[in-house]
Amino acid sequence: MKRDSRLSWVLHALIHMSQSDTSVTSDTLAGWMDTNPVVVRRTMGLLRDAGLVRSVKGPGGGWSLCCDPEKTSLRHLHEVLGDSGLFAIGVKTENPTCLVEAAVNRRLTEAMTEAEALLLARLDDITLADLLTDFEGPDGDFFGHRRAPPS
Amino acid sequence: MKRDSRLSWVLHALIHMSQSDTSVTSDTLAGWMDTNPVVVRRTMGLLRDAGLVRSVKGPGGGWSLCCDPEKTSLRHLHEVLGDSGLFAIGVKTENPTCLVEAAVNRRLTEAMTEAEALLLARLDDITLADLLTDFEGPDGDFFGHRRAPPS
DNA sequence: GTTTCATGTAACTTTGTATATTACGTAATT
DNA sequence: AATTACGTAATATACAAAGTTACATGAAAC
Repeated sequence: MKRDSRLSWVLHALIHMSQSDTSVTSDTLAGWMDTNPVVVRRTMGLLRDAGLVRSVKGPGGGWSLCCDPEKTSLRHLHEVLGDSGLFAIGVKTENPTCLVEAAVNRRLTEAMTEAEALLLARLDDITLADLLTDFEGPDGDFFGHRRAPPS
Repeated sequence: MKRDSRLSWVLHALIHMSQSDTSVTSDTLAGWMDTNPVVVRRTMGLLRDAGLVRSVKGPGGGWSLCCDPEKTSLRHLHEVLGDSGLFAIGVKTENPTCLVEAAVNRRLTEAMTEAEALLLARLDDITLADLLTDFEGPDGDFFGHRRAPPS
């Protein structure tokens, strides 16, 4: 089953952005995240609409963080990205007429709801600030990425 | 994200099979589960290889349960179907060189592992027998399905 | 004010996965 | 032998995520 990795690379992007004193273009981010500039714009656009980042057009423009890392939880980010369900499994029919199928659905949904609540609670616990303290990055570099490829 | 609903409809099928005193053909099951006979054979084949059901060829043949419902957990069934991960989200890069991305991955994986363990534990708790006691089905009918369409 | 840089977005293409379908082989029953 | 039903490879379809192209809009610099 194909996994949605947007939360993963958006976090990666936000942390790098928080370390940068200038705004970062979609092209640069796309290079760092190994994806496409348009995908970056589409995805970061959701965060901008939620007030988490700012985008500036024109020369010197790009993306920059404008939220408090202490107050931004992974759960919030996940929701902003468009919660399409956390699980790779699910019931076949939402409102079955068959009593057996209804019983199966009840049991499965119950178990999944519980696990989902736990995961959301964990994501709620973790903030961008937590991720920032997870490592020591020497000031001034980009933790493995480069602004531009060597000429 | 597209969800795998095989566990859901396999459970549905197994319970109906457990109520039947004769074996049930792939075509009949496909009708009940609203899927394709070949898909049924492929999927039930995995259960047969695990010793949970039996298949018989030729006239009067088909599929029948040959496991103890008390001892067959949903977790076991899930594993037999080929555990391809329970979550619809995941990390973008498995072994990143970037320290930031590694930190992100650690946090996300940790939260997901915990939730996965909970869900697997819940699925381990539920047996086919539990599902059978979830409803009262009058003897002799098929809880909403028919053997064959009305002529 | 026009050139350049960068986002905004619609439209389209590619890719990956699950499911469905076709076709035919094999085994068992009558 | 004819029929029934599973076994399975090969192919097609459906759909969603991601990538790409193309062009419009806006901001800055000269």
